Amino acid sequence: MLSGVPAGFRDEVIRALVSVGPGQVVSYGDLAAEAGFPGAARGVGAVLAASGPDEQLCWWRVVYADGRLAPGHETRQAGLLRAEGVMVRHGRVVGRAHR
DNA sequence: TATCTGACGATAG
DNA sequence: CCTATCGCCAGAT
Repeated sequence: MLSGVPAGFRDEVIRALVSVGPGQVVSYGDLAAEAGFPGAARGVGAVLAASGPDEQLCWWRVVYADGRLAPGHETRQAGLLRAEGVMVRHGRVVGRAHR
């Protein structure tokens, strides 16, 4: 089991993430809430960190509540986001990206 | 049972 | 605007 990840949390998070379309971004906290576990934002991070390339998850659409990008993945994430039309400046999403 | 860990979040300075 | 802290949640040791 992943640490910090409630049982059943993983599937719910993935489900919610799949509903996020191109050009959209959500915060870890938002996903946790949508998954039914408000407050477990760190759990979302754990899930994404543990997910493999074959999971086909749009992890790059997940950012911090203040728009910051995932630590250690800023470059790639910024590229993918900008490719979808999301404005990124200095390692953080610009505009109403948060929520 | 106590402590540590982390792709988090909100606040204070 | 930036760093420093503290609070959070639950599994792992």
